[in-house]
Amino acid sequence: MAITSFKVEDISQAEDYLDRAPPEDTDPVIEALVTEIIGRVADKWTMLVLEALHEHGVMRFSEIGREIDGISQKMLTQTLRFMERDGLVTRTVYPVAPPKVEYALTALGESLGRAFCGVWIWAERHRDEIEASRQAFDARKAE
Amino acid sequence: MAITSFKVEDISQAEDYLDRAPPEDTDPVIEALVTEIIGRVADKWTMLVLEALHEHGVMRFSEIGREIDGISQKMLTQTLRFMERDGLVTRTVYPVAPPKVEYALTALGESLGRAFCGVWIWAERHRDEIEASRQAFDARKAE
DNA sequence: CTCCATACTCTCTTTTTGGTTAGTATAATT
DNA sequence: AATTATACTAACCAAAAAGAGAGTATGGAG
Repeated sequence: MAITSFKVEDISQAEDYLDRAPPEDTDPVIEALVTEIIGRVADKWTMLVLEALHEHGVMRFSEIGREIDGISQKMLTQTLRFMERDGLVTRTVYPVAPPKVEYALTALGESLGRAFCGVWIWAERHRDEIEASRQAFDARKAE
Repeated sequence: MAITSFKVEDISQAEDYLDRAPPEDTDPVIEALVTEIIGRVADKWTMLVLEALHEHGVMRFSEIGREIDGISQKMLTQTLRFMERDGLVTRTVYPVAPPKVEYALTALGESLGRAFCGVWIWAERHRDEIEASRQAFDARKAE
C-alpha cells in the first residue's frame, strides 16, 4: 500500500476544493454535524479502507481485509457499514454460496480522498519537525 | 466560533500545499508515523483548539476553555499538552499568582489549520448529501 | 479573615472501543 | 463424509478514553 496513492496523483483535482467559495455558516447544529463527520471520517481504518479501494477499485470483503494490516473482521465490517451509510462506498451482494460481496468507492468517497490529500501532505512534509519537537519536549520533561 | 475561520480566509495559502511535489515514501515505519500524526491531529478537541487559537491569537487556558463548548478541564489540558509536544502551540507560563499561562499557535500549527482546510470544505459542501445517504440507509434498515 | 480566580493534578467511575471467539448457511472440493 | 471458504452477526471481556469532582498554591479583593 502506497501512502501517496491519493495524495500525489490527485493534487490537481484536489485544487477543486480550494478555488470556490465555501458555504458560510455559523449555525451550531451544522457545525456539530461537520465536526461529527470529520471525526468519523478521520478515523484510522476509514482512511486505510479509502486508500485501498482507491488503489484497487472494486474489492471483495476479504481482499480489503488482507490488504489492511492488523484490521479485525469486526472493525472492517463496522468501518464499511459506516462508510456505506455515509455514502462513501457501495456494497453489492451476490446471492451465491459461499457469499460474495463487492465494495467500491462512490464519487463522494473519491472526493473525500482528494480532500484528505492536503492533510497527508502536511503530515509527510512536517513529520521530521514533529518528531524533533516531541523529542525536545520529552527531553525537557526528563529532567 | 465560526467554522469557516480557517477554511475560508486561508484558501489561497492552502494551495501552497498542493503545488509542490510531495515526498515519495512507502516505508512502513514512516507510513505508521504519518498515520499516527493524522490520528492525533484529526482529533475533535485538537481541531477546535486549533480553530480557537487561530481566531483569537494568544489565549489563556481558561479563555480557550470558555470558547470551546463542552470540553472538560482534563481534556483541555491533555489536548494542549499534546499540541505543545507536537510543536503546534507554544505555552508561556508567567510566574504569578493566581497562575497565568498563555497559549499561541506556532507556524506549524497555523500550517496544519490550512492543511485541514480542504477537509472542512469537503464536509461542509457534502453534509446534505451525507445526511440524505444516512437517512436512506436507516430507512432501508428499518424494514 | 474569608473568599475568589487561576491552572492545573489526582483519583474514581463510567463509557466507549476494540479484540477474540463462536456460530451460520451453502456449495465446491477432497 | 469431512473440510474449506466466504461474509458476516452476536456475545463476551479487557483496555483505553473520557467525565466528574476534589485538592492545591497564592495573592488580591472585600
